[in-house]
Amino acid sequence: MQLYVERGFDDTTVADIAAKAGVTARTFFRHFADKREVLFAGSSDLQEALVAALAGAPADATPMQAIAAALDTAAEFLGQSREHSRQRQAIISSHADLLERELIKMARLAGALAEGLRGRGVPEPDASLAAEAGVVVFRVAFARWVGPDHEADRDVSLRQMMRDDLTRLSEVTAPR
Amino acid sequence: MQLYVERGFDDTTVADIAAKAGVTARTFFRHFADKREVLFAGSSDLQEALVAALAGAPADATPMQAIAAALDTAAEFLGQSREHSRQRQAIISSHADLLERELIKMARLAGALAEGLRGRGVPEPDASLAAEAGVVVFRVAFARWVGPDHEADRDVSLRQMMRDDLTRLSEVTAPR
DNA sequence: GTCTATAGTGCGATAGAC
DNA sequence: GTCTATCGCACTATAGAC
Repeated sequence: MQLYVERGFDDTTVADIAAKAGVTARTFFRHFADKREVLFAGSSDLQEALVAALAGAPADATPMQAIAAALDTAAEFLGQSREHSRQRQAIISSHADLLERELIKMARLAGALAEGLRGRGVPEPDASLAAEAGVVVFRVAFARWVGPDHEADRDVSLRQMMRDDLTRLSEVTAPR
Repeated sequence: MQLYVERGFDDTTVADIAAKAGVTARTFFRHFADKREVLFAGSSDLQEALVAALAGAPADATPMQAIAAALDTAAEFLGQSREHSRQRQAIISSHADLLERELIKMARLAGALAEGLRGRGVPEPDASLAAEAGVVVFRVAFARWVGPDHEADRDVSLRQMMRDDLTRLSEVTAPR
């Protein structure tokens, strides 16, 4: 991440990274499937935490209440280090290849959450829709949280933003 | 697409494609930014059609009603050729790189729809949430439409599936 | 750890279209 | 005379085979 910040993603070669870590390029590829993956290695931890939170929600919770529990966990997971998140997101946003990778991580997350909901007895297509809706809320709120800080948002927590956006989503999708 | 079907994406080189088209590899790259893009060249047409449909919705339509108009257009656009869609999706689904590319196209689409909604006076974060919700419905319905045909879905149109999923989404996100 | 195919880029030359 | 499409060639870095 340090090299990506200093020189940019394109102008950092795998050889550079490997050299800095004191290994060969071949060893780098044994740890990371490709050059992009370095920035996303931690995302499976997040996914596991969210799936666990989903599973831990009360049995009588609605699908969206279970998703909300997962979102709370996400906020806990990421909410600490706003500056780190900002820096990481700045790298990702500036490069199409990295954006693609981020999107597939989100898609995997949505898939895992849908799987979790089905495990709770939620039928399709509701399980997929609720899971995807949860990821939408996550992404929209996260983008606002790491984005340019407007007066209004400066001190709002990630958790609060997610809750707000979850409510907004339910209102905006409600039939007239 | 023919070569991708016959040999698979990985075992088709750009040189193969270029040779089949009677040009050099260098020329291929002047038409397509990379090897994946061949499969997505038409997606900007779809995006334009949806944005136009959004803009053409009645001024007093709610955000989601405008999105629904765009989804109807999407169904018209893709609904004709179920077999072609199935084949294309089979290639994409079988390859992570292609899935990534598809996801970023969807993200761009969501961005364009959000922009269109803001142009209609819808404030943030509602515009982004409604646009992303629309894309979720599109993706979930489309996946069902091209997926293994269950008895129940066989003769249901893409348009109808989208409408159903839009309703399901509003119900699943509604507060208890 | 070594070796290599292939993706993708930069640049200069050329030829036809309008 | 300008614009656009192609080719040809040299080159680097990624990523995978062995």
